[in-house]
Amino acid sequence: MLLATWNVNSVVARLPRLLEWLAATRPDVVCLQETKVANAAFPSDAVGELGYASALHGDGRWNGVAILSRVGLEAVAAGFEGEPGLDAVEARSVAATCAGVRVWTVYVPNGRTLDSPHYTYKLAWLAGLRGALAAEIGAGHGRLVVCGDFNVAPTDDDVWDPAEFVGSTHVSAAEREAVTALLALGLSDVHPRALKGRPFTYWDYRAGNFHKGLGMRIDLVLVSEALAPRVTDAFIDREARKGSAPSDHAPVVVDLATES
DNA sequence: ATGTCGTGGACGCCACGA
Repeated sequence: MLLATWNVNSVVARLPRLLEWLAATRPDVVCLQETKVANAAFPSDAVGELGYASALHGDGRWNGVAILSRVGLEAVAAGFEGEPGLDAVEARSVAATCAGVRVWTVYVPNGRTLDSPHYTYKLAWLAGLRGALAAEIGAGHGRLVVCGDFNVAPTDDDVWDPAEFVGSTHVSAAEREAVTALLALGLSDVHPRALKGRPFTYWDYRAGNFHKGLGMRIDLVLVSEALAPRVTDAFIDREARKGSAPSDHAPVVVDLATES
């Protein structure tokens, strides 16, 4: 199974790039974040023409996640039990079973600044996710993938210059501990290959950061113990960050040997 | 240079979020 995760920063604005990428890469399952559309406005027909069924969880203007699959899409669950909200619960996770693999995709709150209520919300959301995943694992889903935009760089190696991030979100001890707590459920952080430069997945649009290599690895693919030995390849498709009207994130692609 | 995007409201720009 070829599985990908990609924060597209608006599926409507990105549709030409998404369709081109799907046709070229042909992943079996694609997890999208920041779709920024209500379910009724999602381009289900366009991806359907390429053979993908869609599991959608959209809000409208902000957030929004989706799973596209051409190998089946069952037991779809939008959000999770006990999910925290800020003013309201937002569209930040969707799960589905695709060819025997339980796939969760998440768009973790950004947090903004360490003194913001959005930061407290981010930590609460990650704690809530941990509880929901613990329940899922307890229910016996051996083959589990949790992927998406975590808005956390797990280590100092995951940012271009740790000194630039002192006092910022995405690198704080509490955020990193929240990710470590997810890994403690028996999940492994798959480290994708960089096709060039360092293995980052996100580069700010501003200041030519992509071309300067000033990125971060905040898009993660976590796999359960049953799947970890089955990862045969993983890479970041930086080509998708180049060219005309790209997202500010690149897709992470993971090849899983799930046939047996 | 905080140098860019995307969305949507009421526009031909601004506010907001990332």
